[in-house]
Amino acid sequence: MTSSEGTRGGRRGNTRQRIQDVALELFVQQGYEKTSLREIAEHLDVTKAALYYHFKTKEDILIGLFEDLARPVDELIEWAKEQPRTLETKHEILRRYSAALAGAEGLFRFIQENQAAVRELRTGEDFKERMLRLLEMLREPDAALADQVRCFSALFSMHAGMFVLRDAESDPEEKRKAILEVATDLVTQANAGQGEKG
Amino acid sequence: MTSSEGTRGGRRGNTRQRIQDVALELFVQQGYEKTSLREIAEHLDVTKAALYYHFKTKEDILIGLFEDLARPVDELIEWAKEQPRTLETKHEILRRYSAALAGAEGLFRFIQENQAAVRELRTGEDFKERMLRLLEMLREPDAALADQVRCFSALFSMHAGMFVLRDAESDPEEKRKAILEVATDLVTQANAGQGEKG
Amino acid sequence: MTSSEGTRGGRRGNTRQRIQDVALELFVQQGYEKTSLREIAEHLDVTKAALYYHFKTKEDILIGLFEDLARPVDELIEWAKEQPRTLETKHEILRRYSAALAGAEGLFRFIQENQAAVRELRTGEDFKERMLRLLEMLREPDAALADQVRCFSALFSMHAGMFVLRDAESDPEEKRKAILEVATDLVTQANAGQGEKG
Amino acid sequence: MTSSEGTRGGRRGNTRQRIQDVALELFVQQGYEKTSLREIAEHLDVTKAALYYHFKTKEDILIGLFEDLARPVDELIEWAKEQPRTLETKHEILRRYSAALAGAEGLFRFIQENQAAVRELRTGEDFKERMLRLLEMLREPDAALADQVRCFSALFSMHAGMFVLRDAESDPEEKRKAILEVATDLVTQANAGQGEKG
DNA sequence: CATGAATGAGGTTTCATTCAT
DNA sequence: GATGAATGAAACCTCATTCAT
Repeated sequence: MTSSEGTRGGRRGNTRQRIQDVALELFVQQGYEKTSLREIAEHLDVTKAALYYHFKTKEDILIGLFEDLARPVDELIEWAKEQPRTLETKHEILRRYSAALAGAEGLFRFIQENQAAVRELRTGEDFKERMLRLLEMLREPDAALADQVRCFSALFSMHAGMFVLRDAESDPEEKRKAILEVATDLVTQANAGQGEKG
Repeated sequence: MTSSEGTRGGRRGNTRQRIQDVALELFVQQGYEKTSLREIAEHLDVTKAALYYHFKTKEDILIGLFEDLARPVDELIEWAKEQPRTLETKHEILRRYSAALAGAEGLFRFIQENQAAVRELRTGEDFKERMLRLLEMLREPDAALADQVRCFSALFSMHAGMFVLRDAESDPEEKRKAILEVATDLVTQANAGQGEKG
Repeated sequence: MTSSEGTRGGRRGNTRQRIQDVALELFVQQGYEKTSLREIAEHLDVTKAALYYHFKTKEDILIGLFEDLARPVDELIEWAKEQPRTLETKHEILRRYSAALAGAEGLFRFIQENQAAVRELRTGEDFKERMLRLLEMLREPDAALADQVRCFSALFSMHAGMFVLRDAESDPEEKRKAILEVATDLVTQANAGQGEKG
Repeated sequence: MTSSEGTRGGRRGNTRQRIQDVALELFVQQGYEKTSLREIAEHLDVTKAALYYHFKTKEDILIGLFEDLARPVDELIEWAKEQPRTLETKHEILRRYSAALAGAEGLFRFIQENQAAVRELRTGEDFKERMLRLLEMLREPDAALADQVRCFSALFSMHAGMFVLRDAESDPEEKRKAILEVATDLVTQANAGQGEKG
């Protein structure tokens, strides 16, 4: 598909995407604030001005990245809204969320590590809201506080787990499964606890 | 009150402390990179140059903050090294760590949210290492992967929990207890799981 | 209506005209330097590149505007050159100039308010020269200095008057007449003064 | 007074003033927008950053210039408010205003030629208001429209006169007197006209 | 203990302009 | 007759840092 390159650099039409890719890479490596547009441009072998043709501001590049991520999560939320509020549904939410995360590890890591930068973005807020919507779907509002923590912990560990266990022995897919298992456990316990306290 | 100088060690002047306080506040609010020395100086109603009397560089301010935090954690590690490697010891580690966190919430939040900035600090590395040392003390090296995740999750949730549940109903002290409870649970399970797999 | 092309001179397309209209509007509102081609293009809902099809440079747009204005004034000068140098002729010059100004208020206001930008344009120089030619026709070279000032003042007030009295009560046409009256008075006095000194 | 130079450039303490001087010079020559801070800095043999130590923004330099000018005019207004509203007072206002203008020719010329840039400044508005206050003091509110124009014309010609007659033969002081004479005449006529129309 | 003045490097952004299609 | 993509130059501004006083 993108194989008709070779003639000359093979730009055209995909520059926007290339900018996003490089930007994400650098943002993850060095943080948003520490990454300058000059750097991004140099990596792409274009001028800074070219970036501004595709994105109105530096922040806009970030927003673009967020939007790409938002979609799968939105779809997950949409799907979840139509399901019965059973434990099995909750497990499926975790499974699907885990899959979504696997596909956008970089961005998630970036969000995790650059919350200070992300916080003041409108899109950052949107993202946080989505997160809370997901949390709503896992936890029971009148559960014990510890059970609330369990649900939150399940979600949060899925974010963090991927890159903190980075240097662990096993391969990524096994790691992902282990994390999902723990998260599922936590939610299960939270739901069981429900009966005890309610 | 400020006359007990001369003995040296006694907080000579208090500007240094005030700088750290204001800096931490701003670093937490806006992130490290986004906070300029000008801002810090203005908040303190001194000139930028005055900051340089007390700290050699901007990074030095950060390092100062870290050091204040490192001490309690170092003490905890020191203490733990001398304890038997029992489940009860692990629980006590969590208890003490939870207490330490409560006393330095701001700084922990800062670290959590500015990992990108912190990563390239020597001190940042030190801090991360300490974290791993703690993790070593909770987990059993040959446990199942999921159990490793549980231990990591316990530790990590303690960091994150404080400010993500920020707007939750209950008061901070109750929240802290709930988080500690979940963490303890996780470590307990991890240790039990041990038998099943090892 | 737009079919009378081919004869040439007949407004070929009307984009060129639209560009000039929008450009003048923005130049007047914000000044020449502060108005970017991007803005002009956006107001017209075309791309910047389209502007370059019609005008070779930004300055060319300005030159185009000037030319449209130059014609009536040139005609006035041409006409005046053939008239006897009487007071009545001078009055008629003022009358005609006042009429010309009424038809190009925007552009005149622009020139008045952007002299700094206009000064270094070749066309700007041309325009200033025209102004001086007009002044030559009103004043007598050996008149008293005060009378020279009167003639200059007459001309200048006509320029400025239109938009400085903008918020005055009366309607534009009455205002124009009042300004013309004062200008005529000034020139009359200048010519009477002639006898006293010459 | 500033003669202790010779040792080494002789800056210190007067940089702020020097910035304003150079800035005004360049603003007058090339216009506000066309004058870059780089240029100003180069003329002063300092870095751009030095400008920013003394003025928070480019606009601030302009505002500084305006303030220096505002004072004399404010004093004039203050003085005029306490005088009886006679023709003689009006003449004295013109005399004093003429003197004030002579002392700040550059700035006035700048304002005249950069209205587009000045318009959006808060300080620009202030200045315009002062002008109107002065106009109020010269004209009678119920006079004929032509007489209003005369008063405005008197004021306005004083602004413009100085530099438009620049290349006229006579020396500046004589020019100033001639302009003042015409302005005085115009105001006198405006006040006489008063009786005829009412 | 602290300030006032300045610097050098670099940041984001905007602009007029070009050119292949 | 117009667009999409890009460029080179330069704009304004901010930052961490230094140093004489």
